[in-house]
Amino acid sequence: MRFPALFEHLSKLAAIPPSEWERAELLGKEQTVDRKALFLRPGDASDRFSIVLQGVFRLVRVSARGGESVKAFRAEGDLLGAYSEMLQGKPSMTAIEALEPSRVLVFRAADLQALEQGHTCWVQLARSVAEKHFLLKEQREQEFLELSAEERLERFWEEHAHLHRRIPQRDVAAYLGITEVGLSRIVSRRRRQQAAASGASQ
Amino acid sequence: MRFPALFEHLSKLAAIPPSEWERAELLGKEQTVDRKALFLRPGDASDRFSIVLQGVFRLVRVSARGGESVKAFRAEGDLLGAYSEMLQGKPSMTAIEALEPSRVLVFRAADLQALEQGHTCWVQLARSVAEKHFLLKEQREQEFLELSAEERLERFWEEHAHLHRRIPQRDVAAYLGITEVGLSRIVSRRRRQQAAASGASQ
DNA sequence: ACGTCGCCTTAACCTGGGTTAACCAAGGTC
DNA sequence: GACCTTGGTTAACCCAGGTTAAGGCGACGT
Repeated sequence: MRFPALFEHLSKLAAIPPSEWERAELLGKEQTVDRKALFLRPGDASDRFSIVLQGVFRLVRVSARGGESVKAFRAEGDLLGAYSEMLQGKPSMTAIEALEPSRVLVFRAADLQALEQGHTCWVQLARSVAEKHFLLKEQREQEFLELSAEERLERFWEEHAHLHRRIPQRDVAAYLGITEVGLSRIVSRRRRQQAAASGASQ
Repeated sequence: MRFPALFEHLSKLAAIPPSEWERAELLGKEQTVDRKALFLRPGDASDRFSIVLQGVFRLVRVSARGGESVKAFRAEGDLLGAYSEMLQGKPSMTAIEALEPSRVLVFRAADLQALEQGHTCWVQLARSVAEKHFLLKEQREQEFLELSAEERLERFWEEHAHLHRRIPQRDVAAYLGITEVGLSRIVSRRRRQQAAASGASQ
């Protein structure tokens, strides 16, 4: 088994027999991605997907007006790809950029479909992945509906504590749907309030 | 076949043999829901799901602060239920309210699981449903990230033209993440602009 | 040591939409 | 007919966050 940590990680989503995993592992090709390099760019075919072995990525959507918004971050163990475009068989509208020197394990979508024929655990995995992605997006929807930017920021760091100091603030802003300037303002406001509170209590 | 229109509707998601559909139909119980009645309330078990035969529903999430936000509307042919809570095996955190006198076809989640054992088309359907829900939520995420309330309103009516005049404006507002007052302002602003534009061109 | 590039901060000003509250029209109900 | 609701509108005021523009500062390459 080349990637036992990965096996363990995926086992949380579906019961994959080790023998199946060992077959699957062989289909993946390791690849390194330089910091700031685009692992996927808009217009590319969405016929591959990957798993992050090391590093952090951001998934960026460039809007018609030229603004960038960040759909998600991906780190060790996460799936990496233009998931929704793959589901729709469309070319990618998403750019994927490495924020650190990274390594990924690349699979061809067609290979996964072949695996699905051989063992139902892969179908179950695909379903779990779809459901998990849905739950994450729904949570995000709810945050946009109910929370202010400041509250969304707080939630973000609760959910992404493991990425602390690994993603630049401007990308966090683009993920929260606010500007770099707005985020900086919120952060410094909170800093001041915390300082005032701890000063007052002493 | 009791519900041929429904069969046709679901066939867009997965290839269901008519014989399977006829077995499934028998498991559903028809139920009427009065206008303004809660078909599901927060705290209820999420062990049933339904299909709308007639009418319109809104899925409401009541936030901690008491504010209401609308997660979705459901009309003829749509699935109706606390989907994400069902996936997580949690009781519903969502209220489902009929906006019109409505009729639904109710299934027990356990019955669907039994069907899945008998024919893989139901597994495929479950997967398609998850993927479709994901795509919708991702689109909504993107709208929150990139669009103003006014632009979201415009998109909303493009996507939901079939619900025109069937949902009250306040619910549209709660769906867009703005207040009733804010929406009214946007609507009247657009009315004025249109009037000015058409007046000028004549 | 020196520019400069990338990322962050701060300040000044502006605006979309929140909040509150008054008001209206259309149905129901007595 | 007098009176509620229920859903929508409008106005006055307020504030979070957008926009623009000007630094700050550490990490570089030379």
